[in-house]
This record gives sequence, structure tokens and C-alpha cells, in this order.
Amino acid sequence: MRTTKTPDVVIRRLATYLRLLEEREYYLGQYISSSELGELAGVTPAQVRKDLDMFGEFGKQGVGYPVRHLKRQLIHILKVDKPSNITIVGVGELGSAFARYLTRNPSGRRGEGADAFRVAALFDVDPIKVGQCVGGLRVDHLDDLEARVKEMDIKIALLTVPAPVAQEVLDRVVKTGIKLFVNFAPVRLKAPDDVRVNHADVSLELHQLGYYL
Amino acid sequence: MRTTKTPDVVIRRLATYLRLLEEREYYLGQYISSSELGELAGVTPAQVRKDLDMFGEFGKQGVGYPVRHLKRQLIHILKVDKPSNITIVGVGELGSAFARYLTRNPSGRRGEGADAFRVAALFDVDPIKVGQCVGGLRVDHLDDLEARVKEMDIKIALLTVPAPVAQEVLDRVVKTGIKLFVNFAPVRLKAPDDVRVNHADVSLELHQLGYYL
DNA sequence: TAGATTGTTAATCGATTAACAATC
DNA sequence: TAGATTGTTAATCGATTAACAATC
Repeated sequence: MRTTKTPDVVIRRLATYLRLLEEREYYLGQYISSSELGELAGVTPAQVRKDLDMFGEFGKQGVGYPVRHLKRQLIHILKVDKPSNITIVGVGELGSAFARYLTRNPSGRRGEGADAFRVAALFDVDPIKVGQCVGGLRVDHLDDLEARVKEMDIKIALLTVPAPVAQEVLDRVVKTGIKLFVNFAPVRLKAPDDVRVNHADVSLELHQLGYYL
Repeated sequence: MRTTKTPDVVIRRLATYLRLLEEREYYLGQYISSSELGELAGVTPAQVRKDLDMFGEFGKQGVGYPVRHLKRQLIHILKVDKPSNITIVGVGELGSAFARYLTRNPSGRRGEGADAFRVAALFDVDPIKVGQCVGGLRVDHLDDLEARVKEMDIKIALLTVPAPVAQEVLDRVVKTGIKLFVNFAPVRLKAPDDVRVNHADVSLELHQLGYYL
């Protein structure tokens, strides 16, 4: 099965290619070569071709890749051609920042596929926060999670809860059927094999940078 | 030169090992085996040994790695044994969230080395923001950057500015001599070879997750 | 057709894992 | 000593790069 075989790092690069194409204005019908795209992305032309080749033949020999077509293909592969509902769990400092950031400017960028991720619900357990409005959205109690996930067909959760409760909250959210997470808490979380937890952890990022001081 | 040869991914794992050791309480004089640590980190015992081996011989055959000693070594390697000053450039939604988050709870965690990163200054160009207090720190104007970087010996900058100006701001900060960055803006940034820019980009994270929808 | 660049295979490189001798 | 686990080399695996035939 293709999904199993494609390395994560390739998907990451596809997302980068798409962004690079979106960041720039291209004429209708313009072509871009693997060398040009590679230059932008900081990878070799061969790698660009190989990455794209895994998903089909998008180019024209002797010419390059038609930008519009390539963009559409990438948008399709990354499934950002229709909006997906996401939720933010934990409306503290970081959670509400992301809530405001992503509701104002969905997924933080412009272009087609820019509105691919829509913050559809916010959750917390703190009775003071529940009922408040953040970024135009009412904060719900975590107890209502399951119902809202079904109702809004939420597929992705951003975890912005304190580290000590992150595992517990993850377990709870997993039970509602969500399988895709971005965790911002500085802890390693355990999850079933069919659940994917990406880490976006400033603390780890800083500790790594320490080495290069 | 060792620094050049050690793969980034090893450094990332060392930071993970350190966190795992910090997250747990260990008796004085307790040992941990490469299998136990590997289990926690989700890597093979061989990899744990190889990673550590790159920096010295920290273990005792037949017994394992003395936890206190290993922790101290990792703290030393990652240079989190003494606090480093960092700055946050861009005091918008995300920047002020990190400012509050990191000043309250330095580097987002507990234990030795937890106070390794100290937010020493905040910068913005918006006259409304300059002079305001965020997380107990006064926001300075970007024009004062160079002076403050020297004064406070700032080594790392978190970039939380809008995507369209990120490159321009990076260039400006690089000029003051800072060589280590975490960029939160959803753009790929160009920097000289001796400058390291780690990306912590929610938008890219989400776009990647799209593939697994 | 000549020039260029893709698609794809084969060669290279580097990182992970296995295995085992050294030794606590 | 016997048992266990490190330190380290050798084997494996996978990803990147080089090369080139196909073809626009």
C-alpha cells in the first residue's frame, strides 16, 4: 500500500514544494523545472523528480512541470483541496494564540488550499474558560468533545494543554476517533499505531539549538 | 571536527533522552540500560548506545548508564548547564504567547537545565506595542536590537513576525551576530551557512497531516 | 531536428540495526 | 565466576544522488 511506503520526509517536502509554488506568482501555463524547484526548496533536482514520481507523472520532458497542474496535484495529494475541521484542545496562553492566529488567517497563509484547515471548536476543562469567546469561537467543555467531533466531523486536534496532563487528554481525544494530532506540550506522548502525533515543541527545539551554541 | 559530523537527528535524540530522564524520578546512583532508555524514547537499544558513544563512554558494562552522570553529560553536551539569553522578535499573538509561556515557565519544563533559556528581550516595530509590558518584559523597538544583543549577550532568537516580513527581519537580526533561530512564520527563509534556522511551522505541520486524512 | 528536461534505474552514501568481544 | 550490558565493528537497510534513455 502506497500510504505505508511513502516516507514522511517526502510528504514534508511535497508540502514545502506546494508552499513555494503558492508563495510566488506564476503566469498561467508557466512551467517550472526540477532544478528551479529544487533550488527554491534547497534539494537536488533528482530529489524533486523522485518525490513527484512517487505520485505520478506530472511533468513534460524537455520542458518541466506545468505550475498550475503541479500545484493542483500537490493540493490533491495533501488533501487540502477541501477544508478540514480542526480543534484546539487547551485554551491557555498558547492555545488561544493559535485560535486567534488560525481563525484570522486560516492555516497561516494565502493562495489555494490556504483555507484548508478551519478551527471548528475549542476545548478546555477550566470552568472560567468554558463559555468564553476566543477568536470568535466559544470555548466548550472537554466533556462535549465527542459530540462536537461527530457533529463537526473534526479530523485533527492541536494539543495545547499543560505537559502533566497531555497524555491523559490525548487518550481522551483519541477515544473520540481523532487520529491526527499536533502536540505542543513538552512531553513525549504514547498513542496507538494508527494515531499520528506530530510534535511542535519549542522546548525541544531550544534544547537542540543549545548544542550549536 | 566532531560538530560537523554529528547528524542533527542524533542531537534531537539526545535532547529527547535528556527530557525522558528529567521527566522521571530516579534514585541516587540508579542505572538505566540502553534497552530501557530506548523503550522510553521509541528507538532501538543499539541506537541509544551508538548515539551516546559519539560523545564518550558514559556506561558501565553489565550494568547500564548511571542516571545522574548521564543526565549531567547530556546537559553538558546540549550546553544547557548554564542559562542562555534568548529574544522574541515580533510580539503579535504568537510572540506574546511564547513570551508569557517562556517567562513563566522557562523552556517549558522542570528539572536541572530547565532554566537554560531565559527570555531577555522582546522586540517589535509597531509603535503601539513598543513600551508595553508582556510577560513582565518591556517591548523594545527593533532599532535597539543590536545594542541589546550585545548588552544581554543574546544567542538565540525566536522569530514570530508575519510571513511577508520574516526574511527581512531575519536578515536584520543576523546582522547583529545571532546565529541560532527558531522561525514560526510559514515561509522558507534563506540564511548564511553559519546560521541555523529551525522551523516550527504549524501551517506546514497541518499540510503534512493532510496527507494522512 | 537539436536542445532540454523528465522518468527511472543503478550507484552511492549515510544512518540504523545486528552481533559479539570486552568487561563490569 | 556467571550474567548482563556496554562499546564497537560489520551487515543491513533505506534514502539520496548520479546517470542516461525516453521524449517533448
